[in-house]
Amino acid sequence: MNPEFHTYKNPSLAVDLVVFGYHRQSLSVLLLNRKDAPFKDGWTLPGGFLQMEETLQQVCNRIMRTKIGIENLYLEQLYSFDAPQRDPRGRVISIAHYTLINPERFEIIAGKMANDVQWFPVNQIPELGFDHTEIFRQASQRLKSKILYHPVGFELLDETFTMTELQALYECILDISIDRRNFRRKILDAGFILLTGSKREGLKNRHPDLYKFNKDLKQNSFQLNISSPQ
Amino acid sequence: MNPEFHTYKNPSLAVDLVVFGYHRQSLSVLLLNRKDAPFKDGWTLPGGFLQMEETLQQVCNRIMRTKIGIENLYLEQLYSFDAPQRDPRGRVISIAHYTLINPERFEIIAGKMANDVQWFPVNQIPELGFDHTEIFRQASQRLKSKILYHPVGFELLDETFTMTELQALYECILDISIDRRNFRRKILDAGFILLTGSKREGLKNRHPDLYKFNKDLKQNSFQLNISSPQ
DNA sequence: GCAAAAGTGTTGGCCGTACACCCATGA
DNA sequence: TCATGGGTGTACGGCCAACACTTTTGC
Repeated sequence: MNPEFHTYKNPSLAVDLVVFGYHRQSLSVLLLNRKDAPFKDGWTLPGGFLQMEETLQQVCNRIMRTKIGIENLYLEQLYSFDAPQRDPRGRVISIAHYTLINPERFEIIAGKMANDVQWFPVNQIPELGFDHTEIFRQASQRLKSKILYHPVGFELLDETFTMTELQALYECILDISIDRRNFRRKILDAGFILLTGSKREGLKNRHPDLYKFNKDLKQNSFQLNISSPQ
Repeated sequence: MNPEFHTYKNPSLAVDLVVFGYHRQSLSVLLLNRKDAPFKDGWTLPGGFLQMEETLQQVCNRIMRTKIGIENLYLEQLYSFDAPQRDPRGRVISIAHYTLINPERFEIIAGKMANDVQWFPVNQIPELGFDHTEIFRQASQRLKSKILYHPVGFELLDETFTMTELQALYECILDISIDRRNFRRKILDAGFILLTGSKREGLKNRHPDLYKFNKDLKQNSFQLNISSPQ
């Protein structure tokens, strides 16, 4: 082994997670209430330190498993945050990621952690510890641009969904309103959803078509050109 | 300090740099010929380990200063590479960055390093050590998308430049050909370059206008919609 | 005057926005 | 049959790709 190797101390390596959940037409983020200093009793993003043999993906899954009880998520690396004073305990570099989950598919652990973990709507995020407010801000921005060229809804919606439900997701993430008829055309042109043939029953009005994501899609990228009316 | 803190060994943290240079209408990348194992006598991206008190930007500047003799660059964080076996010497996580320089503004160090550092045109990159081929590939991709919404040319061209020179840069980075007249209109509409009033002299044909980048630009983002003819 | 490159203008087609109309359902 | 939301179609306008013409320079 190279003699230069591992002879000086390294900064610690951590991962912080922005966990987006979509539920009842509202986009939320999972926050952790800290029981220890620093930022005791304050809210932060869930996170953890990287062990020697772990990959980044494995750390993310471990954090989700132990703190929230789920794993195997859609995961995207966001950015590395390296300000020397970002953690008052010492030098920690954090490689932030974000994930998308459908809260209805999982029960957020109801045990000892129940009071420590909470969903916050993205427009009601409290002041966060460390530099996590900035991390959250960047994750929101990334998600907004990602949804325009990648079928993000896969992870956030149920197996089947109506066009209106899909539109509500886009309006929520992009924080704009979209013309119903133009949205339909653009999404269908993009080609990543398919008609299932069945319809959603039990509504007051006309039963809308149910769609599903096209999992066999070759080209997983497109260019949506979505804009607000007026 | 938290007792949990720093009690386990951390992976090493490194930075690898994709240094893009534009010279004589050709886009190149700076590669390093390794004198030591692993990959002795092979080509790799310049890189280095993060010291305890350094920021990522400082590491990048240190690498550039010691290996190439310049610093204070346009710098953008690319991605973190974490495959456990990516470095045969041990566990190293690399936070890759890319930079843009105008080779004419600097003299690449001519001293002891002269034989170790070399420009390679982007379409003639040899097999690289570690996972650097993948890092290079991602950097190229990022640059291609970045140039469509950010005035990248700042760093790669001279203080003043002609419209044709700017177009050649775009054609080179995007690897397409662009209609001369449509390119002019789009770039001018984007609003990030200004007429200097002077013209480039000494050419065989009509002397073209010289432009400069608008450094006082408030809105530093736009949306270029550049496409190949036919 | 000629060749070559640079500056300026024009047009036709396509796409995206805006908007209208009918359909299905529950009460 | 009425209210409400869902499915489908259309037309106008703006923008962009394609292309033509003039201007300037060296020889």
